[in-house]
Amino acid sequence: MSNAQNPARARRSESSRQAILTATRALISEVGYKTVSIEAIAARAGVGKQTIYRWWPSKGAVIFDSFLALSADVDGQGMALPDTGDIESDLKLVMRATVTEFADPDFERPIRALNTEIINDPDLATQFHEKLARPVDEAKKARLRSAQQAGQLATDADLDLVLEVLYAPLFQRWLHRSGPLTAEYADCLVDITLRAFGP
Amino acid sequence: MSNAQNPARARRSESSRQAILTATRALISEVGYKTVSIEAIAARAGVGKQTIYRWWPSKGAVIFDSFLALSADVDGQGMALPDTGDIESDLKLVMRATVTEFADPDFERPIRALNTEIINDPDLATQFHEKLARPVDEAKKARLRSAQQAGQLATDADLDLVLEVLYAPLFQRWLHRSGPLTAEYADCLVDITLRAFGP
Amino acid sequence: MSNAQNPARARRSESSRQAILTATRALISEVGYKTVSIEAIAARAGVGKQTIYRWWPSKGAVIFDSFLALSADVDGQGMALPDTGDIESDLKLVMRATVTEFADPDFERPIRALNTEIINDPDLATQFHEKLARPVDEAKKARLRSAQQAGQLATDADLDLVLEVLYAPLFQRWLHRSGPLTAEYADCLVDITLRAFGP
Amino acid sequence: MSNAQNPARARRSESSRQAILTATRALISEVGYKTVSIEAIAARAGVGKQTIYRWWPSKGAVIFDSFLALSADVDGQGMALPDTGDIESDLKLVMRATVTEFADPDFERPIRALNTEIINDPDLATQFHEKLARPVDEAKKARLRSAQQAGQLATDADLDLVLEVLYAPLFQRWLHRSGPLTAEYADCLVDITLRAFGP
DNA sequence: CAATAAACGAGACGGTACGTCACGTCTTACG
DNA sequence: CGTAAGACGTGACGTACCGTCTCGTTTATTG
Repeated sequence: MSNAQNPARARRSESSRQAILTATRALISEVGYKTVSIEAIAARAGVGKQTIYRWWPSKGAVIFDSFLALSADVDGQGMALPDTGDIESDLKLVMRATVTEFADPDFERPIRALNTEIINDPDLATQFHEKLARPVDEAKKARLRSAQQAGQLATDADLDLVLEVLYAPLFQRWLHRSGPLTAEYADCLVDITLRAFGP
Repeated sequence: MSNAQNPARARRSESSRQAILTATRALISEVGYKTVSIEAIAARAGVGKQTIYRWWPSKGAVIFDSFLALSADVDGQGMALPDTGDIESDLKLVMRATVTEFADPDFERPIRALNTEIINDPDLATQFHEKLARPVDEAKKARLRSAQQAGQLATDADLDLVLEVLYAPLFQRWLHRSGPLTAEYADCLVDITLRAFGP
Repeated sequence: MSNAQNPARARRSESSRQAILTATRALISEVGYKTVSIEAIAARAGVGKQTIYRWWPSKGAVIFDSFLALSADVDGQGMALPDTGDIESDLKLVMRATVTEFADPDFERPIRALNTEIINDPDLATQFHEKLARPVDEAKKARLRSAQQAGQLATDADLDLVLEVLYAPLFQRWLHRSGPLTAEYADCLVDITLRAFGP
Repeated sequence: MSNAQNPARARRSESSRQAILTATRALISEVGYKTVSIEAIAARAGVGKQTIYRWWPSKGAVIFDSFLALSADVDGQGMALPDTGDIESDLKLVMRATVTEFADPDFERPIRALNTEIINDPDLATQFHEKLARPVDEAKKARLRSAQQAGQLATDADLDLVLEVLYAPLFQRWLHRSGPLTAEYADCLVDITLRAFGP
């Protein structure tokens, strides 16, 4: 944990790292993914380009890390889903929140940028799942497991599959802008999923 | 339709257009989305850069059109799905074929390139749905409608939603490389969908 | 002579070429050789860097051409040396003028820059002799030949050697700052040379 | 001489100093002047960059010192020229040796590097004359003085000027690659000089 | 059936950003 | 405290493409 144990990395400037990640997030929000350049990030962060190239292998990795840093702040706190005992209303609450989140324009550009990188870089996709998606999915699966024990969900249901059926249609609609994202749509997906995986 | 009716475009060189679209597909297959440049397309097609800029508004539009041209060949023929009378086995056949298609490495790079463009360009997304996705979806919905009439599917089922539940999980897995794409998975999605939307 | 005969070069922008050479001369005078960068030249000339790299192989070549362009203006006019019939006074006049020229601070930096490039680049050295030094040397040798016919110089004197004995000491003093450059020194070199190569 | 007399420098690592000067000479011989970098010298010498910056004000100073260190080895021994009593044959011997030396490719790059630095840095030029050129010139002038006493050279000849007439043409030819350096040329320069400064 | 005007190939142009290299300064850990 | 190591902010390097802009040269009607 101490620097003495990891001397090779002791030299890395934490303040530069933070400045880079912050500048990256700011630029993505302001100008969108395609226009963000390493030069602009370095200039905004008050940092040499080499400092970016030294520690990140690609622009995608910087963008990814800038998200990771954000979620790391949240990570510590429990991210458990609400559990009122009624899986249907709990899921609808969560799904409606997700719909709202996707509708936020400040959310739009960064997440599209992140997806653009992930789609074209298998390594980033792996990192994405391990570091960003998994913790959230585990919280969701915990709630689903509780529903199974309550007899509201088939005990043999593959919970990963349940999450896919629940979220993938929403994600696809958002990504391809192929339909409206409404509270009704969120409810509908919950209903469908519970019918499919009900006891 | 005739040149006389559209004299402004009368001079456009069809051979250059074909050469550009062919070169685009070839380059995407060879070097992937990120490395494809307008200059490379022009050079490969034996065409001046200006000829590309004259007729397409963006690189994404060229990429999109290069796909459109491919599917246009197929369009004429009916793309009706098989109809043996058994919706479950018919859908499983189709879904397994889709899984196979997604697993083809030659298919990989072009479709990721196309998705990259669509994600970041609403206009292209609209075009994508109208010209590429809709015809295919209509064929699928025709088969689902036949299943409804045969009492194998709820009569009030929203067929667009059925397609989303059926395909979105598969699409998301492929796009994010978040899980294996197998025949079992295809079957499983059909089973889930039929349970959710069964009569 | 017409563009039709030399179509490959017809496209080169003469205005850009002039702007680059002018900017180069200005920058060398202002900041000295070591600080001149291609980027600065391009910026000052209002030109893309590629336009420089397209037409010149090295920074040295640009610097060299910026001098060549200057002397080209002068080239047309005859550059014959004075010929009063008295080789001694004529040479002293010319040598004193050379000493004065070398003492001009505006002359200092550009010529040192030019020499720096020539020393380290054989190609440039060749170009230097063919395009810049030779015409001047020929004019000087013409005057020396006239002196030979007048019986003021040995008829078998190697005129190239005469020029070297006359000018090389001066050049070396200036280049290495190894001694004062005065009118007396100029006169002295003429005296020595005439004694060495006299009849 | 002892550390006690110069305590401020007592800590300076002599082994690092030698390693730096040796590495500098090696690099100049290998890659030429333009490509030699402080970083490369430090890496080759196994030395921190700061150690170079601490003790030398510029790259030119390092290069200069790397030559100085070489000649210092030779300095101690007398560097008197041969004196057979015949100035002509003695000078021809020395000049032919100089021509041979200049023709040595191992000699080429270092001396061009040294001259490049000297041309553009008056301080280095001064150091060059005081520490490197003067001792050699004094040895040569001693031989010339002996010739004066022997009546082979004008008693009022300015010996610095004699050296310039003798060596500057050779130096200029080499520096500008403006002509062949041959034994005949060496002899010729001696003949000219003796005619110019003969009694 | 020329003339003529557009689209064409070619590629130079002013730019932006790339990823690399070296600069000279600064910080850390060691001896 | 001098040192080896090397990260840092800075800035130039030379390259790749961008999108615009001429250049002649097809090419395909239209007066």
